[in-house]
Amino acid sequence: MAQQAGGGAGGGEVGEKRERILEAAEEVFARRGFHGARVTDIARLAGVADGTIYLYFKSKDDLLVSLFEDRVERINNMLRIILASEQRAQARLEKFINYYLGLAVKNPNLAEVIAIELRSSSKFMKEYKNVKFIEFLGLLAQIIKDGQTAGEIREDLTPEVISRTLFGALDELLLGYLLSRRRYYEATSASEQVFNVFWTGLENRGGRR
Amino acid sequence: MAQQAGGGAGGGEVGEKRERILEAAEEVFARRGFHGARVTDIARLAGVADGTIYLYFKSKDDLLVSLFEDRVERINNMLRIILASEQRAQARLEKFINYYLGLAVKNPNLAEVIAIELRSSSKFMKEYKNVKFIEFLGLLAQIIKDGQTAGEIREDLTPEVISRTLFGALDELLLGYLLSRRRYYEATSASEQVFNVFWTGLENRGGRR
Amino acid sequence: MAQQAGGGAGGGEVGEKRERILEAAEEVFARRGFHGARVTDIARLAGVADGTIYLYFKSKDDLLVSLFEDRVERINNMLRIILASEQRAQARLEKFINYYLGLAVKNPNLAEVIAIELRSSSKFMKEYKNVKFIEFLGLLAQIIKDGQTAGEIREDLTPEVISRTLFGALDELLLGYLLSRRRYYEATSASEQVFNVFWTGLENRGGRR
Amino acid sequence: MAQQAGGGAGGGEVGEKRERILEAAEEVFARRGFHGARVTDIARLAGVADGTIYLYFKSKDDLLVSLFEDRVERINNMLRIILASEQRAQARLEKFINYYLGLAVKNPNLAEVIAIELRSSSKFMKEYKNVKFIEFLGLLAQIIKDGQTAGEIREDLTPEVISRTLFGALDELLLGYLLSRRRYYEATSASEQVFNVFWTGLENRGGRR
DNA sequence: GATGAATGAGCGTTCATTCAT
DNA sequence: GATGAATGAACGCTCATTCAT
Repeated sequence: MAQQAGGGAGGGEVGEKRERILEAAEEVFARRGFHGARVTDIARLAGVADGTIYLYFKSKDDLLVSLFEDRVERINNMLRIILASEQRAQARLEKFINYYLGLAVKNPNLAEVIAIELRSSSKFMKEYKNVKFIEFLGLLAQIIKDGQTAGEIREDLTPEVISRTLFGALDELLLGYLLSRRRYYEATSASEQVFNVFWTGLENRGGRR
Repeated sequence: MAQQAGGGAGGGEVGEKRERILEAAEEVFARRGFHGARVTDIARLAGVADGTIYLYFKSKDDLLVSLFEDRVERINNMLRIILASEQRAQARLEKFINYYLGLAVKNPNLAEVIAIELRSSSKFMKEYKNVKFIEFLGLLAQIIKDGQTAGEIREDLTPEVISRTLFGALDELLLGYLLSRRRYYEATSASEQVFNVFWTGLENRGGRR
Repeated sequence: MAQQAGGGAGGGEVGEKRERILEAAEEVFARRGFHGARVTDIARLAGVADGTIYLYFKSKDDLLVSLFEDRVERINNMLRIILASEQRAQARLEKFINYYLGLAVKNPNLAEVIAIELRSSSKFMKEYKNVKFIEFLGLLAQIIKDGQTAGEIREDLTPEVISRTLFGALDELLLGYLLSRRRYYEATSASEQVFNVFWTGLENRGGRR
Repeated sequence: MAQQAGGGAGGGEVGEKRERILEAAEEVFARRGFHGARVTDIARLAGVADGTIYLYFKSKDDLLVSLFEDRVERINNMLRIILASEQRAQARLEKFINYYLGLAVKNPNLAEVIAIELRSSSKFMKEYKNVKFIEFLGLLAQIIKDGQTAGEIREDLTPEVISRTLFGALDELLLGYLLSRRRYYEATSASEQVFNVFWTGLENRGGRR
């Protein structure tokens, strides 16, 4: 309302408050970690009362989970668009890597929450099944599978293992970047190296084609 | 072990209580996570009074940090022995990977604490510089460097980037193993695949030698 | 009833919403107690918005008080009719007892609210003077007084004490019935026993003395 | 310690803190009711920290329940002594009534908590079975039973019904006394009247004997 | 050194009430 | 009149840490 900056058309603030809360949570979780974050801080940053948060989310836990779901879904959607523009596994993999590591710059708060809080969440939040994240890994695995079908990628590799492996590698690089301001991997561009090493490892050399 | 003083009179169990506390912490942290773990639980499991923990550790934070230091040091020592028995980067890398992933079976509690808590600790524990962990990464980087010197590994890769990358990959596999009891990577042996992909990616093909 | 305005145009259901709210409150208070009851629940059950309740009642406290006033007034009106049909204290007392204990069956929700919440209300609701309830006790006291005047009941008893005593006895029986589904007093008909004991105790034996 | 007023022998403060908390709870519950009472107030009045209460009681609910158990047990013990000194039901009943109503003077806080909070507790505190209170009612029922066996009391009355009835009567009188400072029943001594009415009602007239 | 009872700051969550529409 | 989203004060409870013994 008064806070609505968006000019033009007037309406369209449906879910606007929910999104403001998610944005505030993203920032506060990034800054202090899930446990260090106080609901009050998130509320204040979102410009709402504490109680308002509970109109949109069941609990602080649910807020974190919803943040994951929402953001990872966005990432998945973006990735689907990006991947759709390429046919070959090689190019897809490169784009995937660049996009994921690019989060560190484009959305450091989100990157931090994912790299740090996602891990514990799966274990310590009772019965939480991170559907969107499984989808995310599935996208990566699909690249591998398609590449195998197309003869680009070695057949002797398990897509699920490789996607986990690659995700872990990327996530750790992301984290390393975020934590130490030493951009130790920017010089030769870490993402180039990672892509290069992985692709060389995955590539079906001497195969038919 | 090295801390065992053994001394003259009576018990000769200096440091024994400290170790009992660390072992209890390892288990409780693994089971409930750092934040979910209560000092009281650790004390009870260690068979000491709550206050006793504070005779050996400054705080709960310090207990976690000390656990990391202690365990990662052990891992480093073990790795040094293992790596010393091999000359070639290829064999060393293979052993490193096998050893690290083997933790999931040999010491699941520790593996869990490392895979889950190590991440947040570096960010949220005030001024904590995880020396032993840096050493651990250094061991891995050293394998790469030595391999490059020996002409086994491509020169165009930054050892720090590659060691991070590999560590991330391994850590994620470890975590995936620990969380889902689907040993999705045991079938074709995930560690074999990881080693294979990485080595193929790192290997200096057509170099001198 | 008296509040029914009935007026000219439209529905003619003035006060209908108020009554719906009271009925909902009766049920929710009975089920969860005054403190356990949420205004929201009452609103939902009444089929109105939360805010609507505050158009008819000043506060949740006022809602409880109004419920008492309304229901106890109804009871009083009913009792007046019943008592008017009898001349003798003995018969009146018997009808009073039967009517009051009969609430457990005819209107268990109301019975529960009266037996449980009425007690605390008088003490903890600031400056609440339960006029209707005092009237209710007055009806009982009047039976005694009339009986004394008529020589049916011993002169040495204080009507106010006896009415309190009898009310307490009945209320406790009501409560016992409502809480335990053991109808321990239905067998020989508790109400018969109570009437019998009390009447024997009150009766003016051997003439005026 | 410093707070230990008790002179002489030095030791003996076992459970002293628990008892201090119970006493504070008794007073605060009496003054503000269970729901209006804040744990902090009880702690302050008891001279302990908030957390200390939770070393002795599981929750605020448990504190109320424990208070009931403790106090009603005391009452039961006292009653057993009193009743043991009399053989006849008549005298026992009289003493019972006098003792119970005497609580209003000797221990008004306790009387208030019992008269007001005991009622709701049985219904709204999940799975609370008030053993001591059942015992209390049992004592009263036993007087009736014994009286029937001895031929003092009419055989056609159900002890459980009568004991409930009598208890309700007494409790209501207690409450009336506590709430209104009008001692409307002190003039002719309410307890005398109650005893008189009940005894006349219960007495086995014209029976053998 | 070892104990464990005591501490009390801190926080997630609830819910009666308000008020712009 | 009716709505129901928003508010924010209030509070029970936890648990890392201390310290007298």
